[in-house]
Amino acid sequence: MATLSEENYLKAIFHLTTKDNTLVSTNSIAKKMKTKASSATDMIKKLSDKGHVDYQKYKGVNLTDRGRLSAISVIRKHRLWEVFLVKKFNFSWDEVHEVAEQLEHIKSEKLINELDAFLDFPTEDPHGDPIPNSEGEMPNTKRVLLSMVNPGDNCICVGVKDSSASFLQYLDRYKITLGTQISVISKEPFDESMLVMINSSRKNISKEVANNILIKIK
Amino acid sequence: MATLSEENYLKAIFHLTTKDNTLVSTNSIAKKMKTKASSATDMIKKLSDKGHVDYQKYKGVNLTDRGRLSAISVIRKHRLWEVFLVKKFNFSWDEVHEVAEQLEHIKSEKLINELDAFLDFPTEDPHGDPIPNSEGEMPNTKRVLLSMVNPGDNCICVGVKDSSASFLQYLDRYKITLGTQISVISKEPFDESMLVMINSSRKNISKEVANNILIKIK
DNA sequence: GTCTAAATTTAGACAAGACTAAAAAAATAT
DNA sequence: ATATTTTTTTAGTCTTGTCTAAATTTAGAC
Repeated sequence: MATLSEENYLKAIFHLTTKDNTLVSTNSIAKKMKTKASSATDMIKKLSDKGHVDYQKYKGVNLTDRGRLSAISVIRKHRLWEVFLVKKFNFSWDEVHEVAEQLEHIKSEKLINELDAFLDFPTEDPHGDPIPNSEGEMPNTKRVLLSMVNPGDNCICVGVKDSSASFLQYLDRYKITLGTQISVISKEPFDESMLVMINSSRKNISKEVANNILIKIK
Repeated sequence: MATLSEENYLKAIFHLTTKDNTLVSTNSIAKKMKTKASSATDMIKKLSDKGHVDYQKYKGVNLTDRGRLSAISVIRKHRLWEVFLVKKFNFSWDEVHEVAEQLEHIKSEKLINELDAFLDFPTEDPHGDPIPNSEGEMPNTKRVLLSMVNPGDNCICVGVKDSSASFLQYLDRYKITLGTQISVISKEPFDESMLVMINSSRKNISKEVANNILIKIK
């Protein structure tokens, strides 16, 4: 059984893993965990000893099947608790993360299965991220960044890449939430900002914002 | 802010505190925490430094107002989560303790207040123990051990002293739960066992059992 | 009152998880 | 191909919370 700290590292490594399965570097793990590279190395060794990661010195790590399952289990709990907090306890989508970071480490099979059923087996969390089922399978949602879209396309917001409170509060002010329709009118070549139509009003959004909104093209 | 371990020690000291306010001994704390006396001494010093307890070397400790409030806050969370698990998630009263031990350390004012409201401000947990309100005030319930009752008295079960799974499962088999009527028919002087009437059937219960059932006399 | 037993504290050690500073390896630049 | 920079690892230290063994204080027996 993984310790609290191990679980957090596994989650970080999972999030840093790309589909092409290149090794995850020590430095990237340290940055994500907000620790020093030396601390990351220490933990990587421990995770390797416990069979959670394959480790090649000076190269980086990859999750083993075992490590991936552990990580997904934590992510499943995190996202289910986020749904719970928003749906049942009136949390807003920028408030849930901090509390879910704590709740994700509660160990009880029964608790998490009851929670899942209580929420009617949701498939995404309040930020549009997919919730793995109890077998560890991710529902695969095809999502694309708003910044990738061409003028003329009609999209629907299905998620966010950045879940920081400041970005989510920005979205609240712009009245963008999951399900919001976004039509791309034009793209400015100079700064890659976009002119879009949201709730029948024109708005200008920066490259940075468009790079963090996940959409589905209608 | 107290660490997880400090919170557990504070809770233990709170439970070991008697109404006559005698000092709580190092050994009793160590036994309750299932650690060694030397570990308890170490922690006592830390709690003392932080102003959670008044410590007299070789004599023992007492909670300060600050320490008592911290302990009560943890106990409030523990008991609210127990109610939640039983009422909403189909946990039985012998299953809740272990999970509540984890949930009691989640830090979020908003979460606990929403939980309280969600449950409609309960005043007791599934074992009949009082739940402190958000000001830290315990609802004072006058309760007495079944073993103190005289033959002829008609009682109602309002709590248990021992919340171990084995005792709670014993009560389930005997169909004793909160609210169950218990009439004392007679007491056996030799072994202090009791003949009682529960759900219109006679049953014999031992001194040990009668010593762990809290009742109110009707 | 002294002697013994029990309770408590101190001293020193260890594991987990973090850090700093320095060494070693890999990547980059010229 | 060598020099420089960046990344990664190692070595040694720190804190938290635990332990064992030894020393000290208190309590109980006579």
